[in-house]
Amino acid sequence: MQLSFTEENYLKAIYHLSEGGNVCVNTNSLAESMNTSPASANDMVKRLSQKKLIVHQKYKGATLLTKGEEMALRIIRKHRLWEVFLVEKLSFKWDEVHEIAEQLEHIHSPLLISRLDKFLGYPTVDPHGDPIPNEKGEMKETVKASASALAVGTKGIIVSVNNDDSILLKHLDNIGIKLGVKITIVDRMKFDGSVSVKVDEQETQFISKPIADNLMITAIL
Amino acid sequence: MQLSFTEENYLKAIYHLSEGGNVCVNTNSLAESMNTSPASANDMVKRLSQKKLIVHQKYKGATLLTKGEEMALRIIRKHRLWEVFLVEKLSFKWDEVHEIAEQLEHIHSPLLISRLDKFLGYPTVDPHGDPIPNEKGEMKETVKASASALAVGTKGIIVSVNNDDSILLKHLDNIGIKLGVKITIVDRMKFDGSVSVKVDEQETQFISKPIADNLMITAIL
DNA sequence: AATAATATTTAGATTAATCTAAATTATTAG
DNA sequence: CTAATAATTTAGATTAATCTAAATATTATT
Repeated sequence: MQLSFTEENYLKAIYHLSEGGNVCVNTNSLAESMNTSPASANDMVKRLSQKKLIVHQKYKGATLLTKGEEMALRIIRKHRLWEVFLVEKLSFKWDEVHEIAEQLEHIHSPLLISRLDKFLGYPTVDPHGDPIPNEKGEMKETVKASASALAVGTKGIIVSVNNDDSILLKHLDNIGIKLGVKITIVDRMKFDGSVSVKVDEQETQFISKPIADNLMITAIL
Repeated sequence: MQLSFTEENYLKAIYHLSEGGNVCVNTNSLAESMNTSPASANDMVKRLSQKKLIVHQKYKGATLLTKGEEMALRIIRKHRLWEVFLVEKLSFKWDEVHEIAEQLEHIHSPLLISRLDKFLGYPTVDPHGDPIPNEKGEMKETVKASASALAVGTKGIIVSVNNDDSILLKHLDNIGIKLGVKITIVDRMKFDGSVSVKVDEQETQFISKPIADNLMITAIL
């Protein structure tokens, strides 16, 4: 079944909105997330129900059916693989890729995606640390937490710094810690909670507890 | 101005149809080339006229205006760059890339295209030997001719073999001559019109006149 | 439990892109 | 130069995706 761009985008939105455990996605949040009116969202929910991709209980909300979830995951897979391509091959920055990937994710060609996957070396996470579903739709679990909260040995990607002190940001930058960089928690000192982290698979850096508290990482489990 | 996929495709079709020197593209050929009805083509011609991308003389045909030609060339540039990407980076065959490039050519992002161009090493021709317009819309001229007709020193790409004799095709395959392969005319013997060609920038091969007559090459001038 | 507030759905309209069938204009053959 | 043929255009309808405004259902509050 060939879906339109809009249908694909709605499916993806329903998937993301139900990730937080809410099996049922209500019309209003769907409309908000799609930047459109509740009436339009409702129209689309009807269409997707007719196509048996979701079930819709009136005045309750929408839930993905197996087929709908499969399609959503396929789109997410494409989105994230293209993001890896943009960052690793075309030297885009971590934060410049989303809009372009939003377009690229709608290209239809299974062969293209499997070739791209191979070309990129079968990555398992995108530049934001989000996991990439494999061809079957399976993906690794990830957790977003501060460097203070993650166990020694955990690998992940820096996704935000909960602070805008320019001296702190400059310091982090100096030791190679920027958004999108790969990191491993190497050790944690019981005495003061400071951590050593391996940055970008290269140098090891020491980070104090107050700084680690502000360093948010998407960890790959 | 943001055009729809359909508008972009019509512009491209008008460009290609007027390449043969016909400044005016008639509605029927346009409809045929777009696999649609003359009525639909007529509707679109009206729309594109309103947008000042073409001029339309009733019962005569459509002609690209400067802005329309610019846009057509930008789409063709994207199409051909993506084709190079698919063949050179994702190991697609020469003849498998068109449909995917038809989709990729509509991705909007000037930065993406300039980065892709750089990543591919600023190619000047696509895998079919067709020239790639540069950012300003300028492109090298090419000519399609048989290996017998091209001057010594000419470089180009094999685009067809005007014969389906399986023994001939097998022979060509054995000496590395396949669709999409780069070739240079190295020498031509006056005695019998046979030519030596450098195949894929590597081995030099000898080809008799009857065979050379059937070997069609897109030559880059 | 009644009512106010909120969320959801329906109704009716709009725009882009398409279609078929009919009408109109050009071209060409006698 | 007219009539037949072919090409082009118009008219009117259709479908997908959207909108606004009005109607309806659910939930939360007193």
